[in-house]
Amino acid sequence: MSVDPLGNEPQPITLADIAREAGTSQSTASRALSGRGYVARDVRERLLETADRLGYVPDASAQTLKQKTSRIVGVVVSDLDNPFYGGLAAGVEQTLREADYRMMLVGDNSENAEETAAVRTFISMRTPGVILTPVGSDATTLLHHRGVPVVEVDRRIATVPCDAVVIDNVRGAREAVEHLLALGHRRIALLGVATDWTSDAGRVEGYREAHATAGVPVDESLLLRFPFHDPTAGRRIGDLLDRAAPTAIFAANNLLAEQAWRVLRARGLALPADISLVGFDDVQWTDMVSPGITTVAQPTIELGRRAAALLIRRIHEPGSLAALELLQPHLVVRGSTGPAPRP
Amino acid sequence: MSVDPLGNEPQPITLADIAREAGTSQSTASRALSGRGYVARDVRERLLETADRLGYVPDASAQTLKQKTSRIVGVVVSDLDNPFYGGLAAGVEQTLREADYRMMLVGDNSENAEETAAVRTFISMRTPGVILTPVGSDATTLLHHRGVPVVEVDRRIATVPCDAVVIDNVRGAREAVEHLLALGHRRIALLGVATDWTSDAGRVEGYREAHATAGVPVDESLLLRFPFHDPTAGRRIGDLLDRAAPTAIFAANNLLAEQAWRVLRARGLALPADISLVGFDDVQWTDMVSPGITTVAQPTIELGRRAAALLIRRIHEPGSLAALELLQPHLVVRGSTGPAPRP
DNA sequence: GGGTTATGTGGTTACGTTCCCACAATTGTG
DNA sequence: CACAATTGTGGGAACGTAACCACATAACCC
Repeated sequence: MSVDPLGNEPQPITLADIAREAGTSQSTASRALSGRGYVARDVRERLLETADRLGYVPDASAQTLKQKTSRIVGVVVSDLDNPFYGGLAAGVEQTLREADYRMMLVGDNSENAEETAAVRTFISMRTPGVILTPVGSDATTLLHHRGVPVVEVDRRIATVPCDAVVIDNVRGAREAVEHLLALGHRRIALLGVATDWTSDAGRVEGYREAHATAGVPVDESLLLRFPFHDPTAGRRIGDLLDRAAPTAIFAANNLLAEQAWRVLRARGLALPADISLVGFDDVQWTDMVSPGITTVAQPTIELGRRAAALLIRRIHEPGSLAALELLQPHLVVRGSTGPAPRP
Repeated sequence: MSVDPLGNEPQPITLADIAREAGTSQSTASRALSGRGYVARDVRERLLETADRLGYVPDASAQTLKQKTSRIVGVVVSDLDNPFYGGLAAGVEQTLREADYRMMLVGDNSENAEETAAVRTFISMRTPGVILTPVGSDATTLLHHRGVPVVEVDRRIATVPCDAVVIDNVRGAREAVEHLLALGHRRIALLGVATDWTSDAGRVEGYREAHATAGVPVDESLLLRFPFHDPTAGRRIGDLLDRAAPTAIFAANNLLAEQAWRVLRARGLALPADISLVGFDDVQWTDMVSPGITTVAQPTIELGRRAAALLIRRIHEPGSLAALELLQPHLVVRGSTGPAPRP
C-alpha cells in the first residue's frame, strides 16, 4: 500500500470530492454510486473508478439523516454468554446480511431497564426494525408507538400487536414429561423461571397437560421457580430433593439443567438409576456428559433466521397482520432418563 | 399510555419542536439537553420537562454527522456461536456501557472478506474505535489509515502499530506441555490452527519450548494444523492416532479439544489410562465430562474488559505509544491427564 | 464609573447525503 | 414539423444537530 507516508488523513473524502475529481456534478455522482436514476454508462464507470481510487466510503449518518432510516437492525438478547442466544444471533445475522442489512447486537442481562435503554438507542439510530427476546413489554410498546417494526423471538410478551417467532413450548414440555410418565415416574420436579415469559409459562403448561392426560395429579410442591440468574439455585434444588423426593427432574432451560446436573453429581446420585433428568435446549454438553442428557432440542439458529426473515418482510410491507411463527422442538432421548426406581 | 389512538406518529419530534414548545431558541434547547454551555436553571428544567413530556429522542445520525464521530464502538469476533467469543463480547459491552458507549457486534466467520466488510461499515458509521479478533491485517490497516483507533484482542496480526490485549499463549502452552512431559509423556500430539494467528503461533512455540527445556526432541509428524472450521477434523485426528501413536494430545483451542475428545470417546479410549488430553480455554463442558479435562484457562471476560478500557483510553488520548497488555492464563489440572502408559 | 468577567441567549452555518425539480439534447410519432 | 417521450445532467433545498459568534444583562473590581 503506497499511501501518505505521514499517515494523516484528516478529512474523509466526500461525494463532492469525487464529483469534482471526475468533472461531474454532485447529483450525478450520487446517482452513479447509489445506483438510482439516470447516468450515462461511461460517466458512471468513470465515477465508480474514481470513488474506488480515492477510497470513498459513504457517510452512513448523512444517508440516514436524509433518508430517515438506516440499514442497521437492532437485536437485543438476554445474555450474550448463553450459547442459546449466541446461536440465535448467528442465525439472525446470517439472514440479515443476505438482505444487505447489518445487525447491531446488544445484551440486556434480562434487565428491563437495559432493554429499554437499548431500544432507545435503536430509535435514535433510526433503525428500520428490531428483533428481541423480550424481558418486558415496555420496549416493544415504545417501538410500536414510534412505528418501528418489531419481532419478538423465543418469547411473547408484547401487549401491542407485533410479529413473533417462538417454538411450541407446550408441546416440547408435554413430550418431555410424557416420556417421563411413560417410564413410570409419578413425582416429577419442574424447574422453571419466575417471570411472565411465555416460553416458561408454556413449559409449565405442557407439564400440567401431560399430567392431566395421564391422570396423574400434580403435586405443587414439586414446582420450583427461579429468577433468571439465581446464585442460590443449587441450594434450592438440593432442598427440593430433600423435601419433595422427586424421581425425575424436568429443567425448563439449559442453565437450570446444568445446575440440576451439578447438584445430582455432587450428591453422587446416579442417572438414571437413582433419578432421571430432562433438559430444555440441546446445548453442547448434553451429549458429552455420561450418561447423555435427554433434552428438548430447539432449532436455535433457525429461530434466528426466521425472525430476521419475518422482520425484513415486515419492513418491506408494513401493512399486513401480525404473524406468529411456531417452530417445532423435538425430544432427544439419551441416557439420563430411565424407569422410575421402585421404592 | 394515552397517545394518538390511530397510532400514527408520522414525524418524530425534533429539537425545534421542543424549543418552540418551551418558548426558547433551538440553541438554548440544544445546550440544555446536551449539557454543554450556559443555560439558566429554570429554563433548563422547563426544557428537560417538555423534552420528556413529548418523548424526545435525539437523532443519532444528525449528531454523528455534525460531530464527525459516533458513540458506537465496532466489535468484530470470529464466531458468535463460540462461547469464548461470547464471553469476550460480554466483557467488552459491560465496560463500554459504563463509559456511555454502545457496542455494535458483528461476526465474520473467520473470513477476511467479511471482516473487511464489517470494518467498512464501521468507517461509514464514523465509529470512534474498533475492537477485533483479527483474521487478517487488511481491516486494521484500513482503520489505521483512516485514523480510527483499533484494539486487537486474543491475537496480534496488525502490520501497523496498534494496541492489543492478548494472553500469554507461549506460557500457557508451555505449562500444559510441561505438565504432560512431567507425567512421562514423550509423544505429545499438537492440534493447532493453520493460520498466521499469533495466538496459535504462540501455542506452538510454547509446545516447542517445553520440549527443548526438557531435552525431548519434537517429532514433527505429531503436529497437525487445521483450518478454522474443518469438517474433516475428526477423521484427520483419527489418522494421527493411527499414524503417530501419541500418548497425549494437546489441543490448542476449545473446538479442537472437543473434536479430539469425541474421537477418543468414539474409539473407546480411556482417559487418562490409554491417552491424556489437554485443552485450551476453560469452557463449560470441560468440568462436566468425566474425567474432567485438564485445560489452560483464560480470563475471557477480563480480556474483553481490558480491550474496551484500552480502546476508551486511546480514544481520549490518541497520542501515546501502542500498548500491549498480556494477561496470564493458568493451567487447571483435571482427570484427563495422567502418567504415560508403559508400552 | 469604566472596564472586565460571569451568566445567558439566539442567529446562523455547516456536516454529507438524497431527491425533487428544471432543463438539454436526442429520438420517436402523428 | 410540432410535440411527446426518452435519456441525461446539474442546481439547490432539505434532513436534525452542534457550535461558533455576536450580543445582552448583571455583577464585580480597582
